[in-house]
Amino acid sequence: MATIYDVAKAAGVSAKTVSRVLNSDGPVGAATRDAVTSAIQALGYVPSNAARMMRAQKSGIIGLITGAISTKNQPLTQQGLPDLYIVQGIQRALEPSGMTVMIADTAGRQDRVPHLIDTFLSHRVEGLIYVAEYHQEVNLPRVPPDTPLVLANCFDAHGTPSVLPDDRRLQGDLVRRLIAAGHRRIGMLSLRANMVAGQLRPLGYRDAMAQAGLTVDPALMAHVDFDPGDTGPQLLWDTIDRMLRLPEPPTVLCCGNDQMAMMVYGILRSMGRKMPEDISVAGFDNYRTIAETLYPPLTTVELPYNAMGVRAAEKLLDLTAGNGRDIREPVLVAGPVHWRASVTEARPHNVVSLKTLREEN
Amino acid sequence: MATIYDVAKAAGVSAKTVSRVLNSDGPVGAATRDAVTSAIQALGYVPSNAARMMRAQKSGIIGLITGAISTKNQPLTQQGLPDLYIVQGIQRALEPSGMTVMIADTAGRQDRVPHLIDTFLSHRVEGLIYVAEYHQEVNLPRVPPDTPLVLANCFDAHGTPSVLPDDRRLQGDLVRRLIAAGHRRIGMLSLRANMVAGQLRPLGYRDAMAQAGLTVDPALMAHVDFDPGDTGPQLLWDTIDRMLRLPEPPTVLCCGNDQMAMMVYGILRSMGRKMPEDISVAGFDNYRTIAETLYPPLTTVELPYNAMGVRAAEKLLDLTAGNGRDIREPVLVAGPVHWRASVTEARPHNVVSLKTLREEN
DNA sequence: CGATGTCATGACACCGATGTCATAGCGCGT
DNA sequence: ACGCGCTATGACATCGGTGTCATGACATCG
Repeated sequence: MATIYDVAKAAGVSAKTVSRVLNSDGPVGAATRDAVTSAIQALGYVPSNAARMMRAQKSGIIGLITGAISTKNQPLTQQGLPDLYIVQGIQRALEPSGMTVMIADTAGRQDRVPHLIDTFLSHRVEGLIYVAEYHQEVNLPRVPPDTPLVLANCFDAHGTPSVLPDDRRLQGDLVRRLIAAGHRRIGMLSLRANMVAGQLRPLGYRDAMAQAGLTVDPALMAHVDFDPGDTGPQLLWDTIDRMLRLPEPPTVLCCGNDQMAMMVYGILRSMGRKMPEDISVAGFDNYRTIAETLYPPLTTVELPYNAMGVRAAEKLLDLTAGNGRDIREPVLVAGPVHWRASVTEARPHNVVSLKTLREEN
Repeated sequence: MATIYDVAKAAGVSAKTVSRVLNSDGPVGAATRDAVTSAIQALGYVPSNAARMMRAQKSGIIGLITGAISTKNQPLTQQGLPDLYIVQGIQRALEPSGMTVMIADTAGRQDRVPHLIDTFLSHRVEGLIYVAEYHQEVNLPRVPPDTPLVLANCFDAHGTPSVLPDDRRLQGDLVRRLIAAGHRRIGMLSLRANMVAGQLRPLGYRDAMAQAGLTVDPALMAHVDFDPGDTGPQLLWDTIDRMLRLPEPPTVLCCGNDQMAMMVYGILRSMGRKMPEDISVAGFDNYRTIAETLYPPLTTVELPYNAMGVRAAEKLLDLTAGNGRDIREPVLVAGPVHWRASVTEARPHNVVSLKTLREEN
């Protein structure tokens, strides 16, 4: 690879002059500039980041630690691949700043994190972002105080700046919308209780019910430790069966995520129930590959992973600029409810829908 | 961040001695070594990669260009997220070599690729891998000849080393297995004909039929330009409807990928057909989130994206080591058929299945 | 006892870019 | 004609490691 000295020699100038052309630094004569630029072209010269960084003491690199890439062939757990969308959001938000993102993968092994951090430090990253696969508490090794760290989709006990999904509000929004659609008996198939989301979302459900003046029937709430291919489907089947045999069965089932909703589709159909005529289903995540492709398309709430990434990156840029170092409150992000055909909607009486017209013919 | 000189001063030795301790280079006295290591600990010193690289003229960085991260919120196309598994395989194969992977994302815009390559060159990457989202031909800007480049899931006209899925063989394997299970009328819902996979897989289908001495009925073969949320579902519905009305309808439908299969499930059910009793369905990709979660679980063939990544990384390491520079043949990779409940299997007559026993009670 | 070899360590140059400072040429006002 | 300011350019040091070579202290051997 050509160096700045090669270019200088080819253009018949000093290295410093080439540097000036590259960085639009001091004044350079027009003829000289042309000679330099054409020499750069001819040699295919690209300045060495390492050398620049030696002088500038700035790497222009942000380190990203995640399990997003490597863990996806593990036996499936409750989550889809949300963390990937977070990474995507981070990339997008970091792009205008000119930072290069270096991604390291835990490969599912938490014990590799210290090593990954050291690798990043050896590259003198200007900041670190740790992305968790699902909303959880983590405990990372200490990083030097002059290297800012932001947690995305997770938090720790030390008050490290973090960006989190507002599970409670999101579930509340969804249930409020269901209530507005006329549903009163709303089943809640939550994620495992030892997951943060499994704790927060039922709270949002209760919020919405309370606001509407409805009482919460414990028989309609369950935590399901589902896992495709394992005993998960059986547990799910049993839980649904129990709810449907209630004197007042639910008219809609809220699922812990869209993947669970996909399984619920299959289970309900194997029970001979039609959706949404017999029973409605709602998901969580707006995992579009599932939500849009399922038949009927799935009503779900968008957990804005992308936005979380953006917010995390913005927070990190703030920190690297020396701002907002004192703000300890986690950033909470929420997203819209996506209303699709899997949930029935009570028709307002004064509106005649197309479907009604068709039925009347 | 502390430098090697800080450590040297703290330990009361020269910088070179610290370097010797770090790299187990020349001989160092035991007492000196201890002093140095504890100074390193105390200062939290991590050697600067940039400085190392200046001398060594080696970056230890592999550049990875992909759309895997950023394109996944685009309107869904035919593919799931295979490229991500490729990235995963690359990471895994590169890890033992001690290389750091730098990932750059096209964000879906092909015109950014030259810029990304320049960024990588400025980091003096020792090799480049370009990962495509689906099997296709690409045309990348030239890279300097001393920086090896490997294409994964794609190929170009210049004979750049590439790793490709063996679509033809994979589809052949699946159809051979279907034939072995007793199926004779096999519907083939291919991907669009302008996709490489849409071309190669029907060839594999024909291979298998020919080997079994079966004739190919053109009425059972179709290319479907499906796209969830668009007119795709209608086209798919129409194509399936047409096939099922044939005098001899298919007993199984092969889908272009698992996502199409998921839509086919919904369509068949809306037609009142039960799976697999009335009709069997097979997918392509073994996209586990779908294949294992669908009800019934989906028979599909594993397109080994992970292995493709591994092979691509290995090939790149070969090239950086100066080996195999002359091999122009693309590497073809294949994977196993995953047999699940979505396809009926003709029972051998001498075996009584559990289901039969239950039915007899 | 002196020559030779090995161990332990340090001085110094170098990698490639860039900040600092110096310098040369030129036009212009007085 | 002289000094001033401005433009255009180059020499040199510097960033943090590491390769090369040198040096001093011992041990070993003839």
